[in-house]
Parts: sequence; structure tokens; C-alpha cells
Amino acid sequence: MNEQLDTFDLRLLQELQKDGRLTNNELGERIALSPSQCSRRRTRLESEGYIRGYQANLDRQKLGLDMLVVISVTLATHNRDNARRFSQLVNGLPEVLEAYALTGEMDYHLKIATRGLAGLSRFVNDVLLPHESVQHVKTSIVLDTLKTFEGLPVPASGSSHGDSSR
Amino acid sequence: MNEQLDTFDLRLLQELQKDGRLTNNELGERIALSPSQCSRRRTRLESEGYIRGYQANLDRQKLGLDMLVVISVTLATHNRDNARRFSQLVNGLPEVLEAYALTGEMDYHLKIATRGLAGLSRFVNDVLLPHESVQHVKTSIVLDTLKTFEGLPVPASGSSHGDSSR
DNA sequence: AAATGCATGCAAGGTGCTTGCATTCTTCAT
DNA sequence: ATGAAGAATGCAAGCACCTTGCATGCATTT
Repeated sequence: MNEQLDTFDLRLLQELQKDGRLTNNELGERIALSPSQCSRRRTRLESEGYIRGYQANLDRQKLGLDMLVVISVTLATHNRDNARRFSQLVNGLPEVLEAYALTGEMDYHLKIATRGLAGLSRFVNDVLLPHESVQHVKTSIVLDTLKTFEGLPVPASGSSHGDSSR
Repeated sequence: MNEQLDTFDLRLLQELQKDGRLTNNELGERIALSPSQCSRRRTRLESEGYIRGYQANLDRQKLGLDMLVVISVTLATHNRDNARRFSQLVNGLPEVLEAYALTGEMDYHLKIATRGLAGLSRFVNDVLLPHESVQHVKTSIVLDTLKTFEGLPVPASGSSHGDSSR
């Protein structure tokens, strides 16, 4: 990996993380660069993989997904086959927003969104628990969202990391 | 709330969730609608709040954020002031990607990203634990990401929910 | 000091966005 | 049934934006 990010790149990433539909004109105004250079740098950052894509941020509540839930899952047995089966399960379930394998006593954490308690109950009792790979689940309902993902912490523009020779 | 979503709206949201920089032309091809109508519907969905914004999706690893961690936090005392102080704390910490108040024994779940174990250690020992509101934390490192958030489950296009009169 | 390699800004050709307008479709009342 | 009203649609034009070639300037190296 040879590529290095300079201050312009970092600020560009930061701005696009805040608003992914900025035009190169607007971007240029914010980071003090010409639209053409924004276009070039953006293209480079995309092809080098720093930018993985762009997504619209939808309103969960307005789509009727009023329940946000964290589920801790313990697998029945801890062999590789079981882990693979569980991975395939969660990847096929649209309610599952994120799924992580963790250190500690609980094997997995799932973040899921459903419509009401009915949807949650259906998910846990009809989908999750009956699956062969699952032994035990612990359901924690999200009461309040203190902070929601607004992007990764991009290193301060004009700091360490990366060189500033460009 | 008066607005209803028809099939076109739902598919439009779905496509924009997959690629937030789709042009109205491309969008029109995918949902079989003219670019002008895509433009109008998109504008409406934005102003009505179904679309909260657009974000670039950055590569966590390439930014050097190799540690992804879930931290369970118990507050020292369970009064409102303490909850408010804790909320202010996490909102000021860029390493904290998401923060939820949960039902169950553990009060809060934080998802954080840091550079290496050193960054994690610094975060937990120098920032989180010294804070007056925090009593106890349990740190779980993410070993594997089975599924990452790619968007909310938009109800199947051509199903229940919403009317199809438009 | 000369030369090479980049990054930059400008400008032009091409693409895409958006709004007015006429048409079609649906719905509702007579 | 029939007519009217409202809404959604596609088309087209004016406008904004994107991108690439090109010449310039800066920095580093030999």
C-alpha cells in the first residue's frame, strides 16, 4: 500500500462523509481547491478504495421500523461449521443491520430493526431461536439513541498520518 | 402524517440506499420511470424527511482504524444528571460511532473505532473510566464482521404498507 | 543549474438536472 | 354511464455541473 493522504484528501473525505452528494464545485469551495482537482482526487480516492460507496440515509422511524434492538447470541457449539451456518443465517435476514463476532462470553452481537414488538417477537421466536446453530439469545431493546453513526473519525486535517507533500 | 409511499417510492429509496449518487437517469432506468419523475419524487422524499441525507462510506481499515470495539457501560448512579453528563461525553468523542441506552443489566452500549490496541487502551483508561459518570465498563473486541449495515430493510416493493395510488 | 515529475487551474465539450406544459389516468359525483 | 376534477406522467428546453486536455508553476533530484 503506497498511497498517502494529504490534508486536501482528508478534508475531502470528511466533507463527503457529511454530505455525499456535494458537487465538485461545492467541495472545491469548502476545501479551497478547484472543481477539477476535486474531481480528480475524488476519482482517485474511490479507485484506491478509501471511498467504498455512497448511501442515502433513510429515516428509520418514518419507514415504520420503530424497534431498534441489540441481541447477544451464543452458539450451540463452537465449531467452524456452526459459525458458517450462523453467518449465512444473519446475512439472509434483512432485519439484521449489523452482526459482529466478539471476544467475551457472548459470541455474537446483532443489531436489528423491526416494526413494533410483534416484529421483534416474530424475529426472535420464529427465526432466530429455531435455528440449529443458536443456543441462547439475550435481547436488549434500545431505549434511547445518544449518538448515531455519522461517519468515521477522519484524522484531523493537518495532522500526523500521511504525508503533506503534494 | 399524511404522506404515503407507493411502489415507486419504495424502490427509489431502496436504490438510493444502495447507491446514493445515482443520477436521475440511472434511477429512472432501474425503477422504470422518467428522469423528471425521479427528480420530483426524490425531492419530495427528501423534503418529507424519508431521506435524511447522503453519506460517503469510507474504508475503516484504510484510514488506520483497525480496532472495532463494543463497550458496555454501567453508570455510577442512575439519575438524570448523570445520564446527561454521559451523553455529552460520548457526543464529544469522535471515536464513538454509536451510543445506545439499553434495557437489561448494562446501561449503555458504545461502538468505537480506534487505531490499534494503544488507541483502545487510551480511550478506555484515559477518557472513559476517569469520567465521573462512569462506574464500570466491559470491553469486547470485534473479531469478525459478519454483516455490516448496508441500509434499512425497505418493505418489499409491491407489498402492504402505503397505498399504491399515484 | 537543469531536468523531471506532479499538482494545479482554466476552458470546452458533453452529460445530467429541473421546471413548464400538454396529455393521460384515476376517482368521484351526478 | 358520463362528465369533471385532481394528480401523475413524459417531453423538451434552459441551466448547472462534470471531466479531460493543456499549459503553467512548484518541488525535488541529479
